[in-house]
Amino acid sequence: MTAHTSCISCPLRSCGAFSPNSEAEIDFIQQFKERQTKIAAGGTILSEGKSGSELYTVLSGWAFRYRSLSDGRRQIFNFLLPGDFVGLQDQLGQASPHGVEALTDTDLCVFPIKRLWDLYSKHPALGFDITWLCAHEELIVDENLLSVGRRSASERIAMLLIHLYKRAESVSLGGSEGVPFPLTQQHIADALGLSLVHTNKTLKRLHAAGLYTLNNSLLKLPNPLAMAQLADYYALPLRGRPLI
Amino acid sequence: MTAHTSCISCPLRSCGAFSPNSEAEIDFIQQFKERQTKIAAGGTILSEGKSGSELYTVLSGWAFRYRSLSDGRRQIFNFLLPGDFVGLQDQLGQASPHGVEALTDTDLCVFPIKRLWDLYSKHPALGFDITWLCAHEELIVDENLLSVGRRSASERIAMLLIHLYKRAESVSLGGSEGVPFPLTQQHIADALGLSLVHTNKTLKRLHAAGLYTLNNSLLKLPNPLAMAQLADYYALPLRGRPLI
DNA sequence: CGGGAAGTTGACGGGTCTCAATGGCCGTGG
DNA sequence: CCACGGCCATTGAGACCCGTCAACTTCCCG
Repeated sequence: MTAHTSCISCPLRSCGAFSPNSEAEIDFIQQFKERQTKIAAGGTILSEGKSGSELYTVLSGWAFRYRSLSDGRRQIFNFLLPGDFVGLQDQLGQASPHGVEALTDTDLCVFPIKRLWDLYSKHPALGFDITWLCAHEELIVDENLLSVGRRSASERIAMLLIHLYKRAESVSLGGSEGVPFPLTQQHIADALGLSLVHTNKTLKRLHAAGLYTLNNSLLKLPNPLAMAQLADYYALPLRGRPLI
Repeated sequence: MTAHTSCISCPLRSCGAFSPNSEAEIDFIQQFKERQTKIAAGGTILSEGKSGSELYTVLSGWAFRYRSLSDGRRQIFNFLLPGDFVGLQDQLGQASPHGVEALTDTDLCVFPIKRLWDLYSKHPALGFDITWLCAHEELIVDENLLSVGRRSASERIAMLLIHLYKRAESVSLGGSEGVPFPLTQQHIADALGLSLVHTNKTLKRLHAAGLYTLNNSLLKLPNPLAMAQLADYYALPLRGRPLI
């Protein structure tokens, strides 16, 4: 990844997962983009409780969005993959209600929130896209809430593995060896409302049942059907989504 | 409530919870509004799995947004109060991933989704407002996910009671007798990922501790501080939000 | 007076949590 | 080169929160 990727030749646009934009729109996005930055694995992209004045699109790498209770219990709301957009929630109040942390080394496109209005007035279609992204993010959080509220531990893990597998695959992270899977068991536990120990034991059982393999941080699902059945999963039609 | 309320004299606009709009914007909203409808308590506003082509603003009454697993387990994502907006998630796919059901008799403003593009192109500020509403809804779902994932049963219930109390209060539903509270214990259980029986027993304990009273479906919180402490609650600054 | 929905209660079992200890891997520094 | 520490994964034991089952009551409404 170069220090500065130009939007018109953004590698994400050619992977097939995103809907196309007009040249004028891409030009606008290019000048909307303030800069590009790298965050090392484990680094903070957004602090809980701090005010943010920027929006981010993940260009490469993984991150996650979370929030903690005052005694330290942590809940991960969602994981961010290339093409995902984050930061909208922060214009609502002074302080960002959630934190965002890099899971791997991450490249981000940075947009100044104060010029968001420009985008809406000059390119309503892009404004529409941002709403779409926001609604899509909510859909994923809904899905996670359903898991945490109503699925058993093994169902939750099955759901998470399928879902992340599909998302990683859709942005061309997949290979014959599987898709990259940079989460630790602690991340899985925090995303699913489980304890670390119970997560470990449940993972062990799923592995013994041949439902997944994980080698060199590469995830494979040898029996997708059994997995989907366990999770009560049905895919939403994942057609092209906007990219800002 | 008359059969058709005009937007310019919408009773919600005068309750202080919503940010003002220009006359031109309100005119547009008025003609964007296709019709107004009443749904009886328990009635379906949006079916799970059916495609929706409409957007709704709750004019009066309560509703809730939920989704079920194929074996019937149900998770409530959020409750809808007057001024809340719903339906955005449905343009994403053919089928609505969630259902919406009326909790009380409910009046709805109905907007045709196919004219949403008009809104974005002619009144970008309203498009911006819709994004805001979407981000706000996501914030609430995040908060619920944090509860369900990381709070104990009594903490969850405390959180829900405080949150709904504040929301009802903010749209002037409050009186000296408390705010209306139309949920059954089953709804509370489904929103918090708990069983009905455990919800009942936990509610009993909170009641015995003097943390809430419920008479004639009117909720009162005699000791808000203790409640907030139990829930690890801190209010987000609830300033004016948009109203479509 | 009957019936259904909502709330209440006790007994019991199990899924999940906590505590505690161990082993593997890896980068760092002596 | 090896010792050390830190992060991550693993495993066992025991406790407890919460779920399930099954009754019963209360209330409302026809």
